[in-house]
Amino acid sequence: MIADVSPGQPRWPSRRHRDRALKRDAVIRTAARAFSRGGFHQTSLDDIAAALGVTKPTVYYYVENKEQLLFECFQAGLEGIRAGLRQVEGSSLPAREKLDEVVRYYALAVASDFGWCMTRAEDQDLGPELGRHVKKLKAEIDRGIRRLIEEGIADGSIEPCDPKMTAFAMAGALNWIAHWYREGQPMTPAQVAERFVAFFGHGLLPRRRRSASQRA
Amino acid sequence: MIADVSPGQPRWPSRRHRDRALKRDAVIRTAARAFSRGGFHQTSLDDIAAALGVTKPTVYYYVENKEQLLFECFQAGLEGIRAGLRQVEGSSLPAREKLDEVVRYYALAVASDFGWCMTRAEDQDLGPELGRHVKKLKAEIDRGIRRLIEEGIADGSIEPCDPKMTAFAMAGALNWIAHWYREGQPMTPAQVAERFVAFFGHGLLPRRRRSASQRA
DNA sequence: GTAGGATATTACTCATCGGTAAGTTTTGTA
DNA sequence: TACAAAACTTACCGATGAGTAATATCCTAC
Repeated sequence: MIADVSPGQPRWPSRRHRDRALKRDAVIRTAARAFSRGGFHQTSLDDIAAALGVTKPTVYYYVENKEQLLFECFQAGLEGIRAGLRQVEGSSLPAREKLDEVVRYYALAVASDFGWCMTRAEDQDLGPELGRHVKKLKAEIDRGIRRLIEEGIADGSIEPCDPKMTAFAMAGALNWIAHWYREGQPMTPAQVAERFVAFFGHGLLPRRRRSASQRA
Repeated sequence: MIADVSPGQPRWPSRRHRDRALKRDAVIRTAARAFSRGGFHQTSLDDIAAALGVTKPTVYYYVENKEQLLFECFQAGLEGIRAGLRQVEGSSLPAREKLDEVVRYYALAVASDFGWCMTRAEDQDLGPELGRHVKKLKAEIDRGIRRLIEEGIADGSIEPCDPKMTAFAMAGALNWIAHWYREGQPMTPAQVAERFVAFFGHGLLPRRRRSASQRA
C-alpha cells in the first residue's frame, strides 16, 4: 500500500481518512438517535443503515459490531461530562460554584443525542469487557462530583451532608433529563441547567434571608 | 378460607383462585427481579421459568405474554407511588410535608423489586396499547407531584419555583435510586428516603450565613 | 376411586436480527 | 487510461427466543 504523502501536508490524515472519520461519526450519531427513539434492542442495524441511506454491511464497514456502536455512543456522551470536570479542576472558585459549572456541562451532555445511550442504555448490553470500561468511566464521574461536594463542605460553600447520597440525587435528576428532554422543547438545555442549579442550590424550603453570595 | 370477592357471581372454588393469584404474583415478582438483573430483552421467558423452577409454557399459563408481564411489573411499582399520593390527598398538612411523605413512598417503591421495571424499562417495550396506558399512569404521578409543589408555593411552605422542572428533578433523582440501590446496601430504602427529603428541602447551600469563599 | 377441570410438560414452529462471505461499483493516483 | 484500494451491495447463515399445539399429571368434588 502506497502512502500518499504530499509535501507540506500532515502525513497521516489524507482526505480519505478524514472523510472516513466523519462518516464514522455520522454512523455513531445516527445510531444514538435511533437508539434514543426506539431503544437499543428494538433498533436493528438495518434500521440504522436505512436511516443513513445505506445497507447494513456498510455500517459494519465503519464499526465492528452493535456493542461497539453503543459503546461509542456511551463514550461520546460521557466525554461531555468529563470535559466539565476537567474544566473546573484547577479552578480556585468555591467548590459549589465549580459544581454548578459541572452541572451545566452535565445537563448539556444528557440533553444531547447521546444522552439516552449514556443514561438509559443498560451496561449489560455492552459485553462484560466494554461494560466494565463504561462502568469505570461512570464511576470516575461519580467520584468527581462527590469530591466536589466534599470540597464544598470543607470550604464552607456547601452545607454538610451525605456526599454519596447527594451526588446520587443530583446525578439522577440530571440523568433523567435524557428521558424527558426532546428537541423542540420550549426550554433550551442551558435553561434547564439553570433551573437545576437553582433547585440544587436552595431546595424547596422557603428562603429566609440568606447570604448575598450567589449567582443568578 | 372461602372468600368471595363479589356477592352473587363467583361461586367457583376460592382456594384455587387464591393459589392461582398467589402464583401469578410470584411469576410477576420473579420476572421483575430477572428484568432488573439482566434487562428486559436479555431476559428470556425460559430464564424466568427456570428461576421459578418451572418451564416456559407454565409461565404462559399465568400471564398472556412478555409484554403483559412487563406491564404488570410496571403497574405493581407505580401503584406504590400512587398509594403515596392518595395517602396525602385529603390531609391538611402544609403541602411540603405532604410532598415529603410522597417522596418517602416513592423511594420505597423504586427501591423495590419493581423499581427497575418502573423507571428503567422502555415504554416502547410494551406495545402501543399498554405503552399508552403506562404513560398515562406516569403522567398522573407527575401531575400529582407538580400539583403538590404548586400548592406548597401557594401555602408558603415551598419557595416559588418552576413546578415542572422541580418535579422532573425530584422524580429523576428518585427514579435513579432504582439504578443504584441493591439489597444488602448499608442504608435501608427508608434511610435513603430521608436523605433525599433533606436534600430536596434545603439543597446544597449553607444554611447559616457564612461567606461562601473561604478555604479550609 | 374416579371424572373432569386445573396445572404443568415435551416438543415443536417461525420470525427476527446480528453477523459474514463474496462480489460490484466508485475514486484517487500514476 | 489503467488499476488498486476504498466503499458499498446482494445474498446468505445461524442462533436465539417468543409463542403454541398436543399431551401428561395432579387435585378436588362427588
